[in-house]
Amino acid sequence: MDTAWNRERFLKAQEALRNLTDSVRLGSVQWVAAFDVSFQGRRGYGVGALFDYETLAMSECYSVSFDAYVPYVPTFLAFREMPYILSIWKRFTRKPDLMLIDGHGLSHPRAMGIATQAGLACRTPSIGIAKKPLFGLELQTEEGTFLVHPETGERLAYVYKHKPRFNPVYISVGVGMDLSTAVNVVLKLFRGCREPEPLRAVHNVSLNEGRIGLHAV
DNA sequence: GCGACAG
DNA sequence: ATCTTGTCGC
Repeated sequence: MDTAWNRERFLKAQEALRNLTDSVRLGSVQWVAAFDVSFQGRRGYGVGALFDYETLAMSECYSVSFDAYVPYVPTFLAFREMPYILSIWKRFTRKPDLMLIDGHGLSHPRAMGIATQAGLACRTPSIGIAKKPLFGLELQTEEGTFLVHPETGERLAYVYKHKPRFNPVYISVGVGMDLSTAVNVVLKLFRGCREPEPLRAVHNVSLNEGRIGLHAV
């Protein structure tokens, strides 16, 4: 089975994808998709929704549920959660201009976090929003705090607190733009909470799907 | 060898 | 991510 866990194969897959990151470029943004997956044991509940970038009005929302094919292994999150995202992607009647993913993009040991892999798979610009660091050194500068590459010093993620008392989120490029663009785009999606509103919305739905068994239509 | 390690 | 009770604070 090609979905089975195999470290060597997954490593090679991630390395091969590095050659495709120029195939996607961000244009004007009207429709933003956000995705999240929650689990109860092996059972995964994936939710994805489409939002108007300016008003944040939700225009479509879908959920899927099936058993995960592989366990969670750090730096290989995409192989566990992407099947849910792709399954939802097919159901959108309009394709998003931008995808928001719960997790890292380029701030990953092989620059291939789930936001990057999902953006490439859907050939759509993407941004990763993570709640914990994964890779890189935290560095404070005049322009803010970043996760930087340990060897090259390249800025991999912006460490952002929407309010001073909040724990930060780590904003990284998935694919199709530079970091400053990703940050500018994402900062307009916050509405007073730790996370941007589209991700907060789908996260809440996926928790409900798993715990109460509601059904999105 | 040991610890760290998105969701 | 999920398991899991009470508890401190606005």
